[in-house]
Amino acid sequence: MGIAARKAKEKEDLRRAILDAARALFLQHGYERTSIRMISQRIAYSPTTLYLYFKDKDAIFHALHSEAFQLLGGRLAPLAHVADPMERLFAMGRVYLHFALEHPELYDLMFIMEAPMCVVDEMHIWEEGDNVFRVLTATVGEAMKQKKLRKGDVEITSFLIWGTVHGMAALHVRDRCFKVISPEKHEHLLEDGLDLFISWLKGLKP
Amino acid sequence: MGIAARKAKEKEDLRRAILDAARALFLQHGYERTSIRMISQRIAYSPTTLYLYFKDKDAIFHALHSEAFQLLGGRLAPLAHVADPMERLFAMGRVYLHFALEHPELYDLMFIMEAPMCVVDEMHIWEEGDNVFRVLTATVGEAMKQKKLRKGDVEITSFLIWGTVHGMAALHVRDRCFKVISPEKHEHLLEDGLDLFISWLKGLKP
DNA sequence: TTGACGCATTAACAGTGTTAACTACTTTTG
DNA sequence: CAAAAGTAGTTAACACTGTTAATGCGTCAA
Repeated sequence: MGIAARKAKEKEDLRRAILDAARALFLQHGYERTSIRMISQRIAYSPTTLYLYFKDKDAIFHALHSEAFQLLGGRLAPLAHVADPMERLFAMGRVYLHFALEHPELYDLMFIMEAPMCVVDEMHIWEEGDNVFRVLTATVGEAMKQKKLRKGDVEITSFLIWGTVHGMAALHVRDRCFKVISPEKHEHLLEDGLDLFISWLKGLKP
Repeated sequence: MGIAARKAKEKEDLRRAILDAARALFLQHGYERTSIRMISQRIAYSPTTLYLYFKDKDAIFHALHSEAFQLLGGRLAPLAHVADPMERLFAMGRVYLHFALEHPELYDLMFIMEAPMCVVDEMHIWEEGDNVFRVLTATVGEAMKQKKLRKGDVEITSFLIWGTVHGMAALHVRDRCFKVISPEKHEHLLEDGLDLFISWLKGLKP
């Protein structure tokens, strides 16, 4: 099986090379301006070769989208050890927002762009997003059980919290907020927004 | 001046025809899949004619984006008569979210898509967004002055509120939430999320 | 009548995602 | 061992895209 294994490895290597090239170009030029031909040129293969490894362009960016979720997941995972669910919730918010600030293009790919979701549509389930959302609902549910968060529908509460953090991140990533907010507040706008939100959650009457 | 006036009118008419065609195609097929050639064909002109009326494709979609802001502005304007600033704030949230649900493609154009902001970049100010945001800050400031909303930085508070509503709208428009939330909650998810947020704002300890 | 100007056109460029047809090369099979 | 089958990659082509340059045509002013 030595030869077959080597071949499989070579195939996997090329698949990874495609993704690496695609990611680099995507981070540099953005999705719209990253073409199949650019990717293929970077790895010195013909454009059509990419179609032997991915169904279409959307599939390539869906793969990158999944990779990015692994990255975010890796940052969220250690927070499982935070005992207090409210503190864990706040820490998750900070990690999530920090991720969006540090990797705006990846965040875009994960939560804003349409292209990767076309692939998800065919699979009929968005596993990557579902995993992250379940961590959130679990934490929210726990916080409610311990009466540290006002009781209510866990899913809707989680959706609202997710939406709040996503909203600030999305306005930033798609360049809507710095155009309407005083320049002196730009620097820590998202952190300040999140801190305010957290203080609201803390100061909620039961 | 009769002839010159007629010519000016004809020019304006064609400009409007371009925008009408672009809007119709855009609402039907989405931005990515709406081409200059499709628009020109719909109004029975050559593709290059559009460039006599708009600098490039982005400029066309920026014009539509401005139109959409007029529509939203028209729905927000009557709320100026709501005396209580908190009630006004809540009503604004409902109108805003309802707009996003009713016209998801327009909302996309206004608050998510990158294309129209390229034009804004050149003008260095996002007038349309600024107008709406100022209405929000005014209301928030008023509510704080009347001690109906917890005191704090008006701009950051407004940004957080905007971000919250936008976040839920954006997750919906870019098809992220129905993929992770139980189907039975899809129907009123955004309204329920907003209602919850409003109840939080009401139940905030001073 | 001539020249200028405005509006619209055709033709073309350089690029896009994607598919079909084809070439080597390796492996399996008769 | 030779023929057939399968694999991995290629070239060429299709039908598009946004955009620009060059050109025609009709109307106005000098």
